[in-house]
Amino acid sequence: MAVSLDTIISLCKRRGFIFQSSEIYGGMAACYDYGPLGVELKRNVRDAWWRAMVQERGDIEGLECSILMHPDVWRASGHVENFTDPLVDCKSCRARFRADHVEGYEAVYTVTARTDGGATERFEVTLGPQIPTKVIRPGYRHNGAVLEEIAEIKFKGSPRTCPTCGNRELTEPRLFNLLFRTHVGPIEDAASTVFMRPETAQGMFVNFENVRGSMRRKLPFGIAQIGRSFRNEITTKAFVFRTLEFEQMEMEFFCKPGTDEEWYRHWVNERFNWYLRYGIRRENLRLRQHDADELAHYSRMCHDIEYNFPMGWGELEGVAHRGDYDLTAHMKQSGKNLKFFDEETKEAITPYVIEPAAGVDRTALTFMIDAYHEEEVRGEKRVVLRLHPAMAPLKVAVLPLLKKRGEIVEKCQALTAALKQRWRAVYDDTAAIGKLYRRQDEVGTPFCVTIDVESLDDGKATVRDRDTMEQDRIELGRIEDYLAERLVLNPPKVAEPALG
RNA sequence: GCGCCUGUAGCACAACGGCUAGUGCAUCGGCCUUCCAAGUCGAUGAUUACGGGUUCGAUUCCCGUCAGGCGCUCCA
Repeated sequence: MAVSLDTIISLCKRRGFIFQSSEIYGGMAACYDYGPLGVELKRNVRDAWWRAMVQERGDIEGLECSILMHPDVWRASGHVENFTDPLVDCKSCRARFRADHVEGYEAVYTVTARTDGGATERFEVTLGPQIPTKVIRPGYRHNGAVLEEIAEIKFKGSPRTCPTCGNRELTEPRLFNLLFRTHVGPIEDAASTVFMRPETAQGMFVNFENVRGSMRRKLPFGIAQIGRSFRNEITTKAFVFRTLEFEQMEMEFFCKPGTDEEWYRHWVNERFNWYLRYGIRRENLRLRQHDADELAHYSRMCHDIEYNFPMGWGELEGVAHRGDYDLTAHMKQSGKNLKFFDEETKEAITPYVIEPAAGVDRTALTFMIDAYHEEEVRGEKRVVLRLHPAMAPLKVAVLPLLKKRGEIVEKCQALTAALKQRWRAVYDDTAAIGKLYRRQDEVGTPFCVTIDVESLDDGKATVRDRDTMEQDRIELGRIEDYLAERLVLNPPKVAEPALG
């Protein structure tokens, strides 16, 4: 039986993985804090991703960009212009739907645009039932001026009948822009407005030339980044699954047109297998291809890697074919040349981009959920997180069987100190041995080492396995080697073809 | 954003409009025990989410806010 989200939320709070943000002030919606064990788990997720994407390969460089960037970055990317289709609400039946779904839809869009001279001008565009964001989209031009933002939308005429209840009480269409805005400098005027990045991807596009040049790269190569992004979501949901502030692991892989489809397949498979490699159960993963109408404005093709969450299938990671959309857009906006000159064919190429983009928070949550097990041991419930050792916040706990015997405690602390040089290790003597084991099980610690009275004579300790609860007597001097063999922090790659 | 439901100790829950808001687990300490949440004694911990109202009296009824869950809607 699948674990409920409530159970996970309770465990997360009780054992220091995840807390509600600003809890003593009543909480901050859709924001969460990671506690002592949560930060370890997150760090493990990032490390495993970085290892697979950067360290183990030779064709990807790392990068860390600032969160605040020049506002033109987001004009070029299309994020300022708008992010969603205009929506209307029915005041009568409370339904919400896309404006262009209203019978006889026609609306006047007030748009701001910038001329080549840098001046901003406003003008109006009237559109019928075609999807407005497919027409007024990044790069849209009017009398030589380039679209900056849709400032306002108003229905034209009066045919605004609700398709659900038939009443005529619809609100004006509203755009929901997902960009958080803030200001540079103490004065909040329009000129100082900057945006909190909604994705880390753009930082890699605008640094394409910097990375290529400084690292003397030729196509194909990739740029990888892990960092926080911010989206002012209309609806947030399901614990850390969708939050306003979240952490992304993204990689932009630049390749020659013509090789793009092969790379696309490569990355879909590679990323799907990454989850298997760290122990996510195959039956809880699936691949789903986006239909044409759900593709983002920049995307030609997209596969989601989905996980079977307690609340249903949800996206863990998207692998998108972004074509040359982004580099082209930045060339237009910045006036800089971002093409790659191919010495063989003597031609300038605008690379195609394949982008695997994953969420750190969702991935961490997934590891918790997938690892959660309840079982009965001697008539008592045992909760155990069967986390992959690479993901476990703590790798080993050292426990004295008798805390009253000074020699035992001493040996335990010496062993803990030695193990800490290599792994995240803890010492605990605040309960009876059975309880100490259960505590470690609940947070997924793979091994416990127990020193008892006999250890003082034979120099051996008991190593206990989290999953099987089996015990081995091991000489104290050999414990580090014993654990090193079993704490496989860099498991072998999996090669299951998920996509043809 | 809308609708429904919920909010009491770290967690899970109880308390008819009426006594000092209880119980289990957890946590901390003592005794005992010493390899799988044992026993026992004790302790800490709650302006009942926050703010207002009705009432002699509110955890309980009403309103607002905040937060969470579920369902719509939406989802680069």
